[in-house]
Amino acid sequence: MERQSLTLEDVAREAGVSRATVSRVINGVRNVDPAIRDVVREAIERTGYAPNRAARSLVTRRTETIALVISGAGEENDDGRTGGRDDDGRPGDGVQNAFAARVFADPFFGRVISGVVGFLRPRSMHPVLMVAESAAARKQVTEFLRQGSADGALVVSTHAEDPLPSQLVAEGLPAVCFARPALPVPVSYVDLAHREGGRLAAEHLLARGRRRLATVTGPLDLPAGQERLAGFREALERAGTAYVPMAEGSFTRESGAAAMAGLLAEHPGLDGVFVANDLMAQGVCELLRERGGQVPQQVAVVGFDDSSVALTCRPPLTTVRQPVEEMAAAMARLLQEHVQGVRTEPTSLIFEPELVVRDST
Amino acid sequence: MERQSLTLEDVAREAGVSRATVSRVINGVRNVDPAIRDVVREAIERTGYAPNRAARSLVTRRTETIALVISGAGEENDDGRTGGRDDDGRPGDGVQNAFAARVFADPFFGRVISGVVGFLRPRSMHPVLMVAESAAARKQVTEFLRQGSADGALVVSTHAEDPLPSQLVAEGLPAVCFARPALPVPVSYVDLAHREGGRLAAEHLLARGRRRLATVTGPLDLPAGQERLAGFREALERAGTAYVPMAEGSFTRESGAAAMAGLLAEHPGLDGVFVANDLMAQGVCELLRERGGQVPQQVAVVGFDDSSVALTCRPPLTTVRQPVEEMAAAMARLLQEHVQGVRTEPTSLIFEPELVVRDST
DNA sequence: ATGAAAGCGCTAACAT
DNA sequence: ATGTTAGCGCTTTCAT
Repeated sequence: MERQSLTLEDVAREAGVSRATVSRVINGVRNVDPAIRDVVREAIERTGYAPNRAARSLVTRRTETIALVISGAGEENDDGRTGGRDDDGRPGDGVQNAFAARVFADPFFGRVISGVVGFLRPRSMHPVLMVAESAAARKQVTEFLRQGSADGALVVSTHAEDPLPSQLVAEGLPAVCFARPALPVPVSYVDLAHREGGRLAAEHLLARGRRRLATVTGPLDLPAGQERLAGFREALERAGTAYVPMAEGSFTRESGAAAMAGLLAEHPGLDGVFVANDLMAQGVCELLRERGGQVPQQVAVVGFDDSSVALTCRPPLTTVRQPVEEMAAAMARLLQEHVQGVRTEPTSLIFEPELVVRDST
Repeated sequence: MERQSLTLEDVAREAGVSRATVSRVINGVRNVDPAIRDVVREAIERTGYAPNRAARSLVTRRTETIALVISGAGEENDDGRTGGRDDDGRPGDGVQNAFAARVFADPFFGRVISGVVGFLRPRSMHPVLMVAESAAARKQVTEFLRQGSADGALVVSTHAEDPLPSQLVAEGLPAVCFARPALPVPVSYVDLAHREGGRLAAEHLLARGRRRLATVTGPLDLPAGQERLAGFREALERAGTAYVPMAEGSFTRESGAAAMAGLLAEHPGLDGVFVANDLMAQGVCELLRERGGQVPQQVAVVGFDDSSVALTCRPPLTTVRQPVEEMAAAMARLLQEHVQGVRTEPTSLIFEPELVVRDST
């Protein structure tokens, strides 16, 4: 119970040196006599000293903290249900957040977090998790950064119209996005060569001898949705196929099943589908099985992402892998470089997709 | 680009008052003349002032930040794969974290985050996400708190032997756990009446006319695993059934399928199973379908949690609902009370489970 | 009700 | 190479 009463002063006295010397040892500044350094280290060890972050931040103007923002577009609606049973009978607080719940149901975000943590943790840094789906929530994000609570923001948008990136840029706050913003903004981002991914899917289906192809696209207001489709189409076009039936989905399992149902209604003879993410591909597979169809014998299915559901899915999905963890780590690194001033210009880092062949083709 | 150059002093000058008065206005301290208050508010608005968090924390000794720790037991192994392709050719950093990836594949954590954020956000607070599966990572957590980087920790353990709760208590750091620690520790926690949940499952299966029952349990070193089983057994015992076939799983889909395979080998005539979480129940359902079994016609399946997979599962799962979001919010509230000193004694908050009937029974 | 002034614990000139 | 010292921007007595 020796809570935070210890200061540099205490350690300095213990080691018989000045505050400045102890500070130098802690921050690994050279120009410290090795002997003295060891004495100081031992004093730190003995006293169990831990430097006060607030005091340090106050002078360095750095927090060594970054915000990881899961950002949506629009509606002011927080959808906070009232919490039910509280032990002490008080009414519950905004106990829940529909947006957050929805978002974290997608395995994609787990991978983002995993990648970000993978980069940050070896540097003794940790992300502050923020959910920003309303104007008020976005305000909280900019406020948070303006207060110097974090050095910068990692932004993962779920909608095309997300105004957060441009707001951050306008305030001069360091930010890096996962995926190129739909609206042009002078901001750094990491992204995938989505078009190339679509091409890989098309070529694989063709190589498997499938000729009656269709595609379930992602939201077409998102660059990722557009590009995956464009790459798929281009490759087919080059192979002589001018027209490809398509149906738009919203990256959810249900939307995938619905889109597929629509495609089948008009094109019952399909023998191959490219689905723009694994979650929708799962819905497609389930729909096909429910209707007695065989995957891949009757219809071959190619997903996108190589998320955890690609393995969960029956059959396991052939899919276009997006190296989300690496991309997320790179995003964190880019932000750190911006914060440190090593990098100043908005930079794009594009990763290459990779075809992973499993049992659905 | 007017980065954080603004201080209280500037606003005070602008409003023609002293720093102290502006501070009072910002912190809502009474004893401020309404007229002056408005003048100050306007000055703040006009200048776009944002108080510096570090400076405030330094004097208040509060950060208004809490850590949300996903904690595992043991191994020192971080399993960090080297990141591949970095644009500038540098080798990648610890880009990935197998533990984090595994953990976030479970929809449970998304619900925890959703609940925590639901409580924190209306208070303009945000959780720092920490992953602690190794001794080094646990050290980072205590260090983080000892530095005053956060006021306390919310701990979600994934293993029985997790030493983190007792370490935090030993350091006198405020902490609240999700679920009672397997090792007795004087710490506050929220939990579910797991035994009651097991009872609900048993009674439901009996009410459905099932008599040849079995159960796939969770890890039996976890209180949750033990209690769910105990409740299930007790209810059957009270109904006259002395023996219940069981197989232990580890809360993953695969382990559920494997456990079920074992049970079927020895008891081919089973007509009902209680599975200790939804993820395993999904595995059970898949196994049954692959073997041509009908759910629920042939075997009725009851899951636990009511996580998102309960709906994803074919058929949708009858399950025992655990109000994770509410529990997580309550956990955050408990921590805040401890931090503020309103609550001092270790407190337990037990939530009641609820049966959700869907198509698997 | 308001202002003056004393720190919170640290880093970074600057001086030695 | 080490010590001295001046703040970082805020809250909070203590006067008034």
